[in-house]
Amino acid sequence: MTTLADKGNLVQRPPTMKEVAALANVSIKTVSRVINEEPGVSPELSERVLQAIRQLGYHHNTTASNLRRADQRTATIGLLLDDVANPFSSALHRAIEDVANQHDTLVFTGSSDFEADREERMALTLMSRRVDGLIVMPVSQSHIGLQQFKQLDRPIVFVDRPANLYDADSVLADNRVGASVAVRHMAAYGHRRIAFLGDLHTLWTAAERHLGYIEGLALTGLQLDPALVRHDLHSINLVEQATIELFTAPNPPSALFAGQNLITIGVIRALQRLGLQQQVALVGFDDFPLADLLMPRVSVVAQDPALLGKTAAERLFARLDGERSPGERIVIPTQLLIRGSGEITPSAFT
Amino acid sequence: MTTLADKGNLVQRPPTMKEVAALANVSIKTVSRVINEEPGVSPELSERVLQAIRQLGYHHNTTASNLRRADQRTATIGLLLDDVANPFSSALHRAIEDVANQHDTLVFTGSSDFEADREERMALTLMSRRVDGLIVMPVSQSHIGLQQFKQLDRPIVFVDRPANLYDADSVLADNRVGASVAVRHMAAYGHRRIAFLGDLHTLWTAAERHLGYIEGLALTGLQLDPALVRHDLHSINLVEQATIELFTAPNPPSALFAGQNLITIGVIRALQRLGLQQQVALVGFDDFPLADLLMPRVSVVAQDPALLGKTAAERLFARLDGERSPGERIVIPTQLLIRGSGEITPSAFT
DNA sequence: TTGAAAGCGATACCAG
DNA sequence: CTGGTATCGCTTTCAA
Repeated sequence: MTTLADKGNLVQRPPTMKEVAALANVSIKTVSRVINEEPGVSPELSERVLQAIRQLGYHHNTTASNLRRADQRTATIGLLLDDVANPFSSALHRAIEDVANQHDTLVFTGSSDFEADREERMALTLMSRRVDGLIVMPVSQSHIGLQQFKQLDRPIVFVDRPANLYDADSVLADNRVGASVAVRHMAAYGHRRIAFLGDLHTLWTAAERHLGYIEGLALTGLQLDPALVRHDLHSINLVEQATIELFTAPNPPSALFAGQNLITIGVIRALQRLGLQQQVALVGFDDFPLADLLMPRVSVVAQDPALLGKTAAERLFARLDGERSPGERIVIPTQLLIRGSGEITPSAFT
Repeated sequence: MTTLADKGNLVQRPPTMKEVAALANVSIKTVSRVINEEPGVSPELSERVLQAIRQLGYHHNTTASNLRRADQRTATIGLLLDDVANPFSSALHRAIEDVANQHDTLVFTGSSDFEADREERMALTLMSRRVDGLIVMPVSQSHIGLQQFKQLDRPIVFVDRPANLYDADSVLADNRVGASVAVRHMAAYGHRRIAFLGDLHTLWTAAERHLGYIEGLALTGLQLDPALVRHDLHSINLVEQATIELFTAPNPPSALFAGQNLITIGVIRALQRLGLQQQVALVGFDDFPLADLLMPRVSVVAQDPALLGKTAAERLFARLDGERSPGERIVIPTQLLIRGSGEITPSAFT
């Protein structure tokens, strides 16, 4: 192993195939055959090579190997999430990691923080790394970075939100139906004034859930009151403020539909502050840990992030295996989990 | 762009420097100079090259570039976590991602699931990718894979748990003091029978917190009762069962110290089942979302995962920048958050 | 200021 | 079965 001196450089240069070949007294090509388990190497040579590999502590250089390989693959994929620390994103991440593992593929993950230019920067970086494909929770409307990636004919699968640009697969939760079910559920308990609290209206999921809310009201013959609809609640403070405003205004709602899990939590915080948590019905979209330990236990429309992630990853690897059908939308159903908060009746509210 | 036909291969071959050079009618070295912003290229040539790059949609191949570069760096690091979907791990992850970004470095992340052979397999895979360094929540005692990595003289930083093998940096929370503080806090409220519920005793953090528990008892003059100490509660079921056993046995505790956040949650679930949540004092180690929304609100010893991650990443990059001092343990303090559950007095318990 | 040639660590192709 | 040589896409070295 050669030693470099420069500060900032890695000091040791790992052993190479050439060195293994020299030690085993065979050609480098034979070493390559042994390592790649290609047939047709005599047992004695093979053993000599393996011996040399152990002796030198040789480890195959996947990077160099991939450079020369004919299939042009790097056995890496990129994953662009809202934020790796967000529970929904990280559940997706884990499911994708597991599928990637089965395909001997490594995952580069990045957080977009809902910023289009972060998304673009990450996409370009991943393109420079020549990742084989991308799984993305898309942010931007223009998808500049993603477009360039797609031009290389590498597959992209969108997850949680669809892309609005080109033909690609999207794996989505059934936002609209889920929201509609939530609203109808509370209506069935006698609520006539059901408020909507939603995330940034520019987010596709927020918009869909809002449509589901409207649909749910329509299906139960309830009238939409614009005063009960609040959008763009992208921070906990905005949520709390909006909730409090709803209950200090005249003619308050008796039930709430919270369009996202952080919103649900903000709503609960506000209701606790107002002392109304046992009197106002609440169904949240997206489950969250401990929802069943709060009092009242929180009814939610649960998504299945692990299944979303698994499905997206499997779709991506299918594409990488040559699947050429047109891009499609795969919709994963949601499930209403009845726990208590959504079953509070209007009579509790005076 | 050449087109390959094979199923399973990526179809398009991205444009190369050579093609850019041909189009711009310059040497490939000149293209390289432009891309790497090396000085000494005439403005006209430079412009011609940039023009060709745009025209072809060229993107630099970082992988090939790194292969030839003298510093032997790949601008990637590996991150081995318990589970990317676990909130503590994912908070670490996010902090590390941010530091890596500042160093134009990409992160390969993997989940060990507390399994030594997964850890080893991941370490070897990452070695094959020639990552520049590793940040690891260590699992195994032998660290076979990590040892081999370290033999290449690439830095490893341990986070949350130290390594027991060789000289390397570790970034740790102050588990012992945190646990001791928790016990003394409840003792100060008059508790004399404080139980310990801990994770796998083979985990360093669990052992440290247990030591802190013992220390806390000793400092307050309380006697250690082995019947109140439960180890290896690595699943929610085990936690609930252990909790219930504690309260069905004669002479139950009036206060509980839960040694990990999933344990805390299991304990709460069990206490709710027993109807004891308002009567038994509880302090958990490690904060969790919604701890302040439960009733009673849950007092915890909070770690600072973001700071742990940031510190670990900065340490790793310092090593990569040539820092050669001996490996050290960096300890991040914990903080007792008083919210209610830890301040229940023994008189509540009859 | 520019470019030709060698080489990074491996695989592909074709002889023997 | 085994090995030589060209090549992957880029940087390095050195000469023009």
